[in-house]
Amino acid sequence: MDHVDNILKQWRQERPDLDVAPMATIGRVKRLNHALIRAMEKTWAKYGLTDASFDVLATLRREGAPYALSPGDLMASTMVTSGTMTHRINQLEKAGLIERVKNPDDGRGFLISLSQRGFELIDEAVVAHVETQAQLVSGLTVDQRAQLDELLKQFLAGLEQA
Amino acid sequence: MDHVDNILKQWRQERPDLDVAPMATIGRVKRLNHALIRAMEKTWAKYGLTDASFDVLATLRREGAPYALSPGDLMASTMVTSGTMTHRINQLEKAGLIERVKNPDDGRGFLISLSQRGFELIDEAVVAHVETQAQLVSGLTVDQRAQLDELLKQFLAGLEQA
DNA sequence: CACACATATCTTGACATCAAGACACTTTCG
DNA sequence: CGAAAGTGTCTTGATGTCAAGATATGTGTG
Repeated sequence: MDHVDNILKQWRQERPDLDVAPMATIGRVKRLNHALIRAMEKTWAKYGLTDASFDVLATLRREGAPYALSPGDLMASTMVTSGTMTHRINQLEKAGLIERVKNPDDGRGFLISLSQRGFELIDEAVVAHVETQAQLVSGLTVDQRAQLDELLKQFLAGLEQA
Repeated sequence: MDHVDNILKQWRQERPDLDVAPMATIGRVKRLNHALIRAMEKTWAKYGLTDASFDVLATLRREGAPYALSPGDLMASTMVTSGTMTHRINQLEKAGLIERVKNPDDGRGFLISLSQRGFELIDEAVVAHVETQAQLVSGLTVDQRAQLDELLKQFLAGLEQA
């Protein structure tokens, strides 16, 4: 009987006409996401990073050399709007972790590339990050994780196409 | 090979020393949460509500008569900080959907109660909300949903105690 | 070539959120 | 009873986000 079960119980009492079963699934995804972010933030903070800045630096780092993408590519990878990405890039540029260079192939655009400091920072931070993540999933067995991954993947596939 | 699989592939190429398997689970929870909120927002907007305002009104509504809780109780239910809750309450009060009354039993506190309009609005909005949620989980079979619920519940239980 | 349309990014303005701390009232305990 | 510690809520200041629209460059068509 966790928090979410309790919410369902309340609704069933108050509105027995409604089918609230989907609320359990969706509610737990929300709470889980919240708890995971809260936990991961502590690790990011050790490196002066946030969800937003880690996200951008990690996207550039895992891309491989030369560690550069356009703001548009970054937007697509990180699911934020253009205004948000502009803001993230401004903050990271101010911090000296990335550089903005004119895209030689398209005068409308830029390329965002990791600075030397940005590369070194993310390369170190990601090690601590994966350790934190390993800790966070440690309540599930390896089999359970595989099962969960598969279910989440299918759930997501159904949504993202629609 | 979804977006998350691709991220893992990139990391394994760039940093084969790291165990990035947990990133898949956590990353999918994040994307799933994002997609679900995006979809549910459309329904809330039809009633002039947002994630934040729906959350508060629904918490009061499912509580049952007399549809009142303290800001502290609301904070605990909704996982936000006190500043955020104060802000949410101010907005809803301005909109005439809730009322703030002095708590007769504790001079430090208040009780937040649904106004007549607030009650009617949430009682109608929640019907559309559960329909939207039913639609969102429709990509999974009933068995899969039960499995997923169980895994999410255990995952969450491991995190929230720690 | 010139005009219309498309695309990439940035700007603006409105909110939502958090952390930290302020403030008022309550409770506890000597 | 009165001081100290605890608790409930609000305030402040900094960020992050989005939607909508502005701006500049690129592309296609007649």
